[in-house]
Amino acid sequence: MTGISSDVIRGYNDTMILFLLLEKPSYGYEISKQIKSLSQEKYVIKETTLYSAFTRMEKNGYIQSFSGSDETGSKRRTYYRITEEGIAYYKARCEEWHLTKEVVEKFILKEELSHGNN
Amino acid sequence: MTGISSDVIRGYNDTMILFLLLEKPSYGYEISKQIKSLSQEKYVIKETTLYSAFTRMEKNGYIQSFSGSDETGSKRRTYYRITEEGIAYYKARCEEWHLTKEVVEKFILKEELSHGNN
DNA sequence: TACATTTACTACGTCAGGCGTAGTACGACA
DNA sequence: TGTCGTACTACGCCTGACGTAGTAAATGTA
Repeated sequence: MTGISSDVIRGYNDTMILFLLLEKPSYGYEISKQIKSLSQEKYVIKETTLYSAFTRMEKNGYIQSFSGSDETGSKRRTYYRITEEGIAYYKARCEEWHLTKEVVEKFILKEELSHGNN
Repeated sequence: MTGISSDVIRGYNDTMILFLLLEKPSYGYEISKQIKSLSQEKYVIKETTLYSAFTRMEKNGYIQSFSGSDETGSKRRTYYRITEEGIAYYKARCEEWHLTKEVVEKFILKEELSHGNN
């Protein structure tokens, strides 16, 4: 297995980003590190995917950007915070996830196909 | 909730179709009815999505088409059967699903956000 | 102090799957 | 006779993911 394909993860990137922004405002590089570690290295979001998600979600009003820097005052970066609309959107995505999971699982075999014990 | 978005279901349509073809060869209309009923009306595949999936999967060698008709001999239709490659592909998709589920769930809150009990 | 690496992005273009719209054709049913 | 259900095909658009490339400041390293 090579990992998670883009067709499968499509639609969940936004959810993952918003989940992390629920906790605190953050920025690209930090988010990408957190996705990697929280998924136990099982999923690494591509930079372009991440930044285009930021742009899209800001345009849709789910997040707001602001300029910030680290404690030392150096390293200017663009931070994002989640909005009320973003929270609502995140909740809708979670509900959709539960529904999707319920549906998809009906089409997934748990048994080993190769053993023919069915 | 409006249902399952195309971005979220993307990547699972093939899996659902192949699952049904594992049981027996079938054709477009029947598959679509089965997806609808098996998902308890929660997901209805679009015709164009279904038929383009057939074309794509046949090109990739996961399914094979053959001409058939119903018991009465009328109603000609194109049936599809799953190939060995299709079974392998289906199994890979199932494994990917388990992995995806594991990853996505880490980004889904079970608690109610609105009650702030966190 | 020179150079590589890490951090933190932006720009541009391509690709694939899903889907809207439309149309065809045949059989059943009323 | 006309509508509905069945069983597709054709065409083209849209969106999110992603490959490639480039920029630039900060940080680590020899």
